[in-house]
Amino acid sequence: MGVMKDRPFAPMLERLRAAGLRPTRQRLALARLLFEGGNRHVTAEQLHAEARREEIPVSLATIYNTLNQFRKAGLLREVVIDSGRSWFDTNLEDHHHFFHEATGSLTEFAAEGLAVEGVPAAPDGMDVERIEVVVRLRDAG
Amino acid sequence: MGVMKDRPFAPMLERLRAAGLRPTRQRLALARLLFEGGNRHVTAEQLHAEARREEIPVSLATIYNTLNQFRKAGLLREVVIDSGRSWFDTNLEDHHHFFHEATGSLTEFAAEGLAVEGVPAAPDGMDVERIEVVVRLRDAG
DNA sequence: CGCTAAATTAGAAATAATCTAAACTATCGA
DNA sequence: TCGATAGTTTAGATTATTTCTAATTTAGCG
Repeated sequence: MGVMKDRPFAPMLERLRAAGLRPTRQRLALARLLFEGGNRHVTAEQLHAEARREEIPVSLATIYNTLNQFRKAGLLREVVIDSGRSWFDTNLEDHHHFFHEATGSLTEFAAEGLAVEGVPAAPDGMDVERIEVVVRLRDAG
Repeated sequence: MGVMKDRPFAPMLERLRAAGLRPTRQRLALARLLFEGGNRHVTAEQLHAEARREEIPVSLATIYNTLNQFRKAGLLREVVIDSGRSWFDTNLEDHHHFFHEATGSLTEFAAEGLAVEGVPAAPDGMDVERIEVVVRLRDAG
């Protein structure tokens, strides 16, 4: 009988408003797919397919718009690993990725415990925004 | 009057043969663009434009074929950094990249002096093929 | 409710990369 | 040197991903 249980949309709705995004039907539904139930990695096509399965009426154009808006609002991170398409990652904590080329599967590991040392200074007029580590995997020989 | 100067194609020709690739006109010309005169990063479109400027008759399809063959033969490395297109890097030594998103410019730094420590073990049945570090840059505030 | 700006949409367009089938060419053996 | 042949190149079509456009729909507000 808790208040939260009776209004499950409210927290996500506030989250969208806080990000400066109108909580429309589509954004709200996509936010729930993305942010309820643990961290995930998705491509635009994957999210679109998932929305269709859940019978959420949303066009592919809106999927792209929404993913990019969420990214700009800092709700998502884009991960470029795979030439030809983008992955979006709901995990905003400092972390890095394993990528298994043979299957295209992307998994993550926490940056905690990882040390990257000896990175040269950024060129003049620039700052380091982020250091990304990608560990490419192959099947064990 | 050195022999090498009189037959400047010979070393590249041998290099292609050693890689198991027939030294065709196009491959030879592209190899010279890529491998003579220091390390470089190119996209397929950039290399095609450069070939046109040098009046080397070569189609875009052949540019893609050749870049992929060179990559498979270990003459080039592919760098995925930029969603939507692939870069090819003639530097085969252990090194990493700076990427300046605002301009799309890609530069490199030697892995010498860089230490990546604390990478978790690869999942069962897989080996680490390579660790890639990308330092994303932004304009200094 | 009705207004307005913002969001959504289908479909077209842009971009990158691959594929296809026909023409060309490097190589090898006679 | 000459063909045969397998490998290479090509234009153009095709696929895949992403963005754009212009029209429709919706959220937020008085």
